[in-house]
Amino acid sequence: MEDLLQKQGLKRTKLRMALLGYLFNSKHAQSYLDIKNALGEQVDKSTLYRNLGAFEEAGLIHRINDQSGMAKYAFGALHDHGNAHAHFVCESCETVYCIENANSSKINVPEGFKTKNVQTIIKGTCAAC
Amino acid sequence: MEDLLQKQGLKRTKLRMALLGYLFNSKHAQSYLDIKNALGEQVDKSTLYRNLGAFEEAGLIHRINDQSGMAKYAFGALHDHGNAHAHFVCESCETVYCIENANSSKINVPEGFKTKNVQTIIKGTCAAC
DNA sequence: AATGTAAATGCAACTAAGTTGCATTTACAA
DNA sequence: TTGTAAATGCAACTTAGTTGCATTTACATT
Repeated sequence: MEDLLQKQGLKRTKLRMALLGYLFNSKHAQSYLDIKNALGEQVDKSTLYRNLGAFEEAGLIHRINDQSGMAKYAFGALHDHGNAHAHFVCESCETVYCIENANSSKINVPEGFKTKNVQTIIKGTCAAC
Repeated sequence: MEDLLQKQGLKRTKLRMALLGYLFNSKHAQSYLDIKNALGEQVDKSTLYRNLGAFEEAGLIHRINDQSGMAKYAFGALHDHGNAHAHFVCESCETVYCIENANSSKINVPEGFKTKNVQTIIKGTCAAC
């Protein structure tokens, strides 16, 4: 687990271990505030944001922008790398679920357009609501 | 054209006519700044945002969140209402294109989940770049 | 184990998108 | 023409996220 950090050339600091572990164990995507509350009030804002950025760049996690104006983060080393990715946003409880096998394969882009990456946001109501 | 405003119970003010006309004539989605530059520096920030909100609520336009952290707006009375909608974001020129017929129909959500609305962001390179 | 150093942290100050409260003005119906 | 609810303009606010910089720490090298 923590080897992931070293493998990416990231030093294994206490915060990074806790952050990666927390996201790994989270069933859903977490916002900055969720994370801060989970890890303890004392964690520094910029350090946390910088680490989220570093993790994302390293491909350890991915960032989801569910139109709420607040990014959410999910562990993503195991997920598809850089290809199609779908997220379900519950309009009632605001939970963001990662949808694994959403065949959003057939997307027709106009002539001359090159698709690199597809992100789908599905809005609706989740099973819990 | 301006009848659209009346039809939605929105008063036909100068700014609203200009705003709706501008978005109608725009080939691509426009950010707040794009709009402000187009309509003139003197337009008021809150008035503009409030009108964008009102138009969106009335279904005249739709808002796109392309992960840039800055919403973009596109005329959308003619588009599909509330159903699947895809947008192509060019990573080079940042232009946001509305993709009309993207059959992202087959999306498998888990048991008990109810899909209401699907927004797809396709990232890549556009024909112009 | 001691040490050098690049990377990571903590803090405070900043940026910028978007919102809110309120007094004034305006579209439009009566 | 007039009454009024809606729209505007302004300033002040909120908040997610960033930046600059001095201090500290992980870890490789000797």
